[in-house]
Amino acid sequence: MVRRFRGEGLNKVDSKGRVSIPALFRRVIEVCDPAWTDGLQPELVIVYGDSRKNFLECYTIDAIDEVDQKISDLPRGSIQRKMLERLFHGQSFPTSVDDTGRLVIPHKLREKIGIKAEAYFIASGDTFQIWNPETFQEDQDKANAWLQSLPEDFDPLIYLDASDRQPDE
Amino acid sequence: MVRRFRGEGLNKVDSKGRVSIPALFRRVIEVCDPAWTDGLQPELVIVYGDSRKNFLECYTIDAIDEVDQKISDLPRGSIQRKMLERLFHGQSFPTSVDDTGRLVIPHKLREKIGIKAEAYFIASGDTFQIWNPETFQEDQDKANAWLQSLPEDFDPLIYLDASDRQPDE
DNA sequence: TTAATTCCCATAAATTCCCATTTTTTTCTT
DNA sequence: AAGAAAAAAATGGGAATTTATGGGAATTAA
Repeated sequence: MVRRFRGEGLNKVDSKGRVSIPALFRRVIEVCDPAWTDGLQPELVIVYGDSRKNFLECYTIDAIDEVDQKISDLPRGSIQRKMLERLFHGQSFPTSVDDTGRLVIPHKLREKIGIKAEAYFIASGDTFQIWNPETFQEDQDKANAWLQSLPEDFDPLIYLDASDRQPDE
Repeated sequence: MVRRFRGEGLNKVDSKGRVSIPALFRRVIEVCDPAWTDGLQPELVIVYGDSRKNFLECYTIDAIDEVDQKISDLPRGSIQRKMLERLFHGQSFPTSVDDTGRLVIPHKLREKIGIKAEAYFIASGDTFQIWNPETFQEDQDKANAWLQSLPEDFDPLIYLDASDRQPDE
């Protein structure tokens, strides 16, 4: 059974890089860490290497284990494997939620996505993302503009059914 | 259970060739050395013989044991075995992490990968690599350029799912 | 004995731990 | 349904610990 993240949140980042994780997210992080038990600090992995993405992507232990497994199934020496190893093993940061429900985002990572005093959290399936609030808003504005351009009666849910069909159908 | 390296780091190399190993890596090196116990200096092996690679590859004791086992399973006298023995037994350097968390990279090895004042560390599954920072950056720039050349919505993760399918599907 | 390597100690900066407040949300009571 | 009480979540600050790094003395190798 896969627990999924759901929801969003905006929290303060202090001078040490500490930021509270939305409480709802914490429950998922705990459940998806096989080693976690009450009282322990549940672990997670922040992936930050994709130069085209201006947010941090946070994986639960279960989610990252699944990725690791798939990587190890790729042929040794292949360019794809090398790239994914670099991204998920190299350009990632293993960390844990402390007993006050916070995470420390290292200076380098805050810098990468331009986080200053606040961080915006948003669920994305079995991962969640951390954004600079302004950057996220811009991205959201673009998404809204695109929606506006669609016919009045268009329903995005149509895409759900599309995934059942062949690409060229 | 296999502990994996994760993360990256840039540390100074002093005139004696000493360099701090990223703290997160040290935990893995310790756990993966069967002989290690608190207070001892955990061991590891640096493999440097592959002339096509311009970085040093560092193996934990567990990881190198696994390689040794596989080598000894190869037919005696085979060219493959001879080659791997030369690489992993001959062109490798067993060493340990000192009590301040540092490693000494011998002059010859620093020379090989062009390390001067700084060394760049990056995790790669059950090993980690040591690069000259500039060399790594060039390699990374190439990877990024390749990423940039891909369609806006391309996600490298697509490769992960590829492993579920038949090669020619 | 010269050079290189190892051991030992020292320190500044960064990170973690611990505890205290404030805010928000939920529950209880009337 | 309103207000009070309790619980949970978010936040702030200082102390203690860990990291990264530098330098010199002691030891070993050439």
